[in-house]
Amino acid sequence: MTRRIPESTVRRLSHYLRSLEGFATEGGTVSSEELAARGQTTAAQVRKDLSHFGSFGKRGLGYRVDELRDRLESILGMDRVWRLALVGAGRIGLALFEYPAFRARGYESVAIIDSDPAKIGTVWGDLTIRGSNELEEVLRELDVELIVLAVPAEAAQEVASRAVEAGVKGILNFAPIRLDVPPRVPVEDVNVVMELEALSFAITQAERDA
Amino acid sequence: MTRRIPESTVRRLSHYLRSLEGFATEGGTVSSEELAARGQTTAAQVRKDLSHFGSFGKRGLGYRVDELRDRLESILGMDRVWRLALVGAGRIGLALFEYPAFRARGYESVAIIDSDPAKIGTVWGDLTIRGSNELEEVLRELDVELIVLAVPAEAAQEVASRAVEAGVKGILNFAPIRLDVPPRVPVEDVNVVMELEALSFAITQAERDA
DNA sequence: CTAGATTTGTGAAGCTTTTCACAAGCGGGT
DNA sequence: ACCCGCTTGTGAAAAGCTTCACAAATCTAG
Repeated sequence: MTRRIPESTVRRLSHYLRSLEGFATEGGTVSSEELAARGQTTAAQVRKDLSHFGSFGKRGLGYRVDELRDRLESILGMDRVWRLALVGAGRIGLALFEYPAFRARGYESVAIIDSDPAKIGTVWGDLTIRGSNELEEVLRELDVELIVLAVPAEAAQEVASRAVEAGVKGILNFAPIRLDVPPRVPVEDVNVVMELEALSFAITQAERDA
Repeated sequence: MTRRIPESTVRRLSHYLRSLEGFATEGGTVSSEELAARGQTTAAQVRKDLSHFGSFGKRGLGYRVDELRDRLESILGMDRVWRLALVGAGRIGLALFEYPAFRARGYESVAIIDSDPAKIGTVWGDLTIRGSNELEEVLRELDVELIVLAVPAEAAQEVASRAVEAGVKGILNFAPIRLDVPPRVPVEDVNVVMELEALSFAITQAERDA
């Protein structure tokens, strides 16, 4: 039933879900028009995005808020808990680990791993930092499906490869390199410097045109 | 000379620049093929991307590494210093503030602003946290061009609007909402939860197909 | 100076995503 | 029961991005 779905559609689905949370109404409905307004897109786009997954609106009325939310959660795979491990216990790792939205959305941190002997054995929240020599063992033992990779660029590829070998299914990568992993393992990159560069490009470009 | 440049091209330019740093050679050259290999793209794509900005390769030879680097830096607006302010001194803000790659790439933090009275006046590195009531004043005084917005979602829109009013030219937004600002002000969103959702979608989708 | 081996720059083709536009379906009012 | 206003779902058109393929340019060797 589902052909290949554009990356951009997936991003928008997340947005729609976020927007729906603003409509806490029982039994209320929402139109593609309203959803578009809150998501900086168009009504046609909203309908096309949703139509990839079946048709769950009512003509003349719109979408039932609670039903649409359930459906989106199921589509995005958020109707279950994902066990994740944080690899790299630096500043970024710490900030992410303490970010409450993770757990709230079904992403449960079950392990923290670092290579620094000074950090191994210390406790963060309810987790004790494990050494990276134990990486595979920890990932397998705890059935980790996702890792948040927040290690220096030099170490990232090796950690990624070992994690995939240990059965990890997806990687959220903060290291500023392109990881080489089998195509079955999705990788999402978060690269703040690149985002800043996109900003300075846009501004410079606008100034040049002026 | 420059028509509209695809967002995806800009991202790749950043990658090329990052790759070039690996080729620290004086006077060396690099072909589109080599650059493509390091960037998970194709040689044709590399050439097309660069051709948007003129032609600075030599046929039969490739691109001069140092020249290409200079050119990319200039295109991306990295041949100068960008003054940025951090608004929101929470975990994420702290992690970013201490991230050395920022300064190394020409992004200089010149102010930190927060609304928490307990934080105002405390010192981070060489900066004293200012109160958000002083936002406009601080941004103007220090000629801030970019802000890193790391405040709770509820506060983000108001801060963004005030910052734009105070002359900010671009926003790196960590708050999980779409900001409504004038089109001349570029906004880049960093939304970790959305990236995780893209991962769980991809995995769920693959499992469904199987 | 010529031949051969490379590699760029770029129209054109191919593919993907977005936008358009409208028939079909639903609900409320009379 | 029927009409009217509204909103979805969706082919088809338009726009946008990537890949192809090849002429033109450059270098090396003889």
